[in-house]
Amino acid sequence: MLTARPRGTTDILPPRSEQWRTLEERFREVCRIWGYPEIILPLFEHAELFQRTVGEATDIVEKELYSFPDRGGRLLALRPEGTAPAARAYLENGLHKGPQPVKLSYVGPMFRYERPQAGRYRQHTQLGIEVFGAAEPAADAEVILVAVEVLRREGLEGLSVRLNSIGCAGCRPAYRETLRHWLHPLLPGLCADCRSRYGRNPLRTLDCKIERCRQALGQAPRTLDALCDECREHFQEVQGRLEGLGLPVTIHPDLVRGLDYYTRTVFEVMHDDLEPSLCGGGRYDGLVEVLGGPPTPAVGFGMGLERVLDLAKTQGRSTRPDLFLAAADEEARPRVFALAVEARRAGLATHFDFGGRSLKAQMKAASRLGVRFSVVLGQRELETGVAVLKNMDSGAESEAPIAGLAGAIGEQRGPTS
RNA sequence: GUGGAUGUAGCUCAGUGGUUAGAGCACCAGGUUGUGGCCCUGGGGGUCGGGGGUUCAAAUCCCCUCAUUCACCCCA
Repeated sequence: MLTARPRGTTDILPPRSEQWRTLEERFREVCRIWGYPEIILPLFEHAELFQRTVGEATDIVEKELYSFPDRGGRLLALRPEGTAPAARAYLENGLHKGPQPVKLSYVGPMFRYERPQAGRYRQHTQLGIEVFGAAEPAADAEVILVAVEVLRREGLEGLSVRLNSIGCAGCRPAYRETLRHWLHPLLPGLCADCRSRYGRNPLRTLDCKIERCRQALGQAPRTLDALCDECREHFQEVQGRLEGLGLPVTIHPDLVRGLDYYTRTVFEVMHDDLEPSLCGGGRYDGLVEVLGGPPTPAVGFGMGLERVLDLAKTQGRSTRPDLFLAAADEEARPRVFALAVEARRAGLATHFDFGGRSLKAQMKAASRLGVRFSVVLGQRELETGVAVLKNMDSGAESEAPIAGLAGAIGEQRGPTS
């Protein structure tokens, strides 16, 4: 099929494309104010980057990675997420040797070979930020606040933040073993997925959605109870900072995430009307080191632009055009063309008919386009040099010299919003 | 990867074995002499997702396939 887009991709048509750009602009504005300049990263990377950081045994790498050998024999992958590439760029460009922390934002498409459904695509767009070189809880809190700020600017209500800590390289291995021992006798009663998770990633059994498993795991040891002193303090401080600002946060002891690089803080921002999260993130203190850099604490989030757009009621910038120039006869068409060019150069969003349509049809087109003003040009106007400017909303007409049309419209239109 | 639902005009859908497949909206043109929105008239537009099968006859029944969609998994 020549006229079918690949599965899981979408075409963004106007006016949705306008909303899309508006959302991007607002995100960039928030990033500017909060101090997260943009980094522009490649859409593909060495596949190994994701295998080593996101994790070999995660779904994202194991079954969702778009990977391919290029003509030079390099094994590449379309990026499935933004954090690993950002960390790679941070190291590769020596940002770790400059002043810390380094705060960055990014916007762009991510690719995952998943089965599409509501709010889930094979190509989706993430708005994300990262802080490198900051171990303090204030950094975690700021990152979460930025996420909420972006969503609030979109006019979203019914937001909630889920927060948890999954411990660090020091305390997590012990917890993992504790959990595994605890799980062992229950295995026969758990679902097939959980039985396989037991071996690969026992933490994931905690957020199984199957009721039987939920009940069986209700009394499971919690990551929060197994945190080392440092992790517990860190977590309490993050929580305290957020609550100190009046941001309601729900502790979800069963929130674990499907990317291996997370440590300590993990969080998701949810909306009442959408099942999947709008935004997910957390701390990843070991990631830069895995890539061969110095131990570097870091924290960040990724936000699903399409998901936000599905919920946002905000409109795109008004695209209402200013002027339609209509030709009353064939002789006037070249003049209409020239005047349209002139009006556009003067900053007026201007439309005209390329040719062939009757005056009536042109007026109809003008009306449909939603222009504010129309002007008809024919032999009469060309001779007198005076045309009638019509307000398409009120129907009111006024005379204006053709030479000064742009100015006359500028006055009547008022300041551009 | 698992399970369910659905694919007919640009859009929303009707048509479930029988002539040239329909409606509303949208689109184009006209309703005389230079003016939009309402109304009226006319017109263009469909490989009935694709392929195979059953039948005298298939949009309609069967199989396969592709796609969409919902849930699960996972995630943004």
